[in-house]
Amino acid sequence: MAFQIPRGTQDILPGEAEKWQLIEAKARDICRRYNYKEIRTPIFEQTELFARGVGDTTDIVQKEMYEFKDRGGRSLTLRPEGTAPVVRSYVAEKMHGWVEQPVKLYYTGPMFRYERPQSGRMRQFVQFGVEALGSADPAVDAEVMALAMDIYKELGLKQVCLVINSLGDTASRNAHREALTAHFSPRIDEFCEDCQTRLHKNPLRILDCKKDRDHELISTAPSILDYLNDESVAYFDEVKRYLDDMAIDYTVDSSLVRGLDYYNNTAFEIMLEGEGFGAITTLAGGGRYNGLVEDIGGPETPGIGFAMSFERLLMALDVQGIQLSDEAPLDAYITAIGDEAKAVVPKLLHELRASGVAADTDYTGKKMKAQMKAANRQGAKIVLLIGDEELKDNQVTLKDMKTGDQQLVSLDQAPAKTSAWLKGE
RNA sequence: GCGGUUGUGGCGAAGUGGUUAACGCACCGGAUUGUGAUUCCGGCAUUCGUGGGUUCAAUUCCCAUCAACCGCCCCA
Repeated sequence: MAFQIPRGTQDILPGEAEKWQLIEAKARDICRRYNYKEIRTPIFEQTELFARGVGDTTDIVQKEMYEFKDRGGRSLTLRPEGTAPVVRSYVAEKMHGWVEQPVKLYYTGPMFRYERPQSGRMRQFVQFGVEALGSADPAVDAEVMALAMDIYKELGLKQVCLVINSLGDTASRNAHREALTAHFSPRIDEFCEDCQTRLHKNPLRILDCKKDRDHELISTAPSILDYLNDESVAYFDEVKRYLDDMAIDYTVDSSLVRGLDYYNNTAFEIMLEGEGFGAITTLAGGGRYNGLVEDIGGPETPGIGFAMSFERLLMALDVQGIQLSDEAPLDAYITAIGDEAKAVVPKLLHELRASGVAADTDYTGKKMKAQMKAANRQGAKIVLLIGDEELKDNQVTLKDMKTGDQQLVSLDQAPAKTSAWLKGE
């Protein structure tokens, strides 16, 4: 029996891989314009980094970690997200000492979470994300959101919606948390089991519960926005003002809660409006994490970032009928009949390729007719035909597949002639 | 971790408790010797996800297992 691909993973085959190249290129180009530089961190890290950085109470750490022991007995984990590793690197490489702050970074690569695969959710999936470390300027929050939105916009995606919220600073959050606990405690038995646990662990999450979403206490729950202190309010206002200035539409949703523990102040999500791809509507998520660098052992450093899923981006483009196909058809195809003709093919091919022509030939012993079909199938614009006739005079027949025009040229001149034809004579 | 649906050749898709498992697409070969369309002819699953059981007999019945898809939880 053949080997099966591991659950929740996928092969990205030719035809599909080109789309990935395109969206990656788009993301990189936008990062270049925003002056974010690429960082590449390892695929796995010490388990403790994620436990500490992502948060012990999160689902990611509690049940989704791809954790393993290496031969030295160390506990390692395949990265479930990109922020903690980047922050680890920021601290370890002492980027806080760099002249230019904030340090503006982007990354892309596979992330791993052990969960049941379904639409828009894989065990290995690719995220693209940016992190700006070392500035608490609300303009950076707005910049990061603008960058994310630009990627969707420039790819032509419609109905993309930016949802923002402020979770407040630590003081605001604590005050809100107490209010929530007081609000739900008297009637918590009316809620689902998960919510009863959430009440003590993280009452904020109750607001996000799908089962109890219609409960009256959800709609009457105290809003974080009412508990923001003056500083947090002013910060949030500035972020919104910058978004307004840039004419970036957004909606404020006070129930927006990000799943990771490290967020404070700004939180945002980018959603796709309208149905079409199952239960998943979140394309990207991010926020500010001013305490994270310290938690991971670095100096007090503010930071903000987001991550988006390329799988979901591709799905969204697909449901909206946006074609990214970047098929690269063949320029030239050599058909050769007979052993002697075949013997001159490698050299000719090599010369064609060296001159920039995408060229191929048949390696399966097909007959003339079948070789022509193959050339046609692969979109070859020119066929170079070599048989006994041509060979005895050291010639090759060039055929323009579109017009059907043919011409005999010498073997030596074939590459130059092919290039010329491809350029339109 | 839980629930639903599904699993037949490269792809799509019929089918039955019992001699050679439809069909379509794709692919390969041929229709006089070296040329891409169309047409015509021919070829293409000792096998029905895997393992076990029931049976004289299973791809069709039962059990288990694996996987896929969708949903819940949660998220990107």
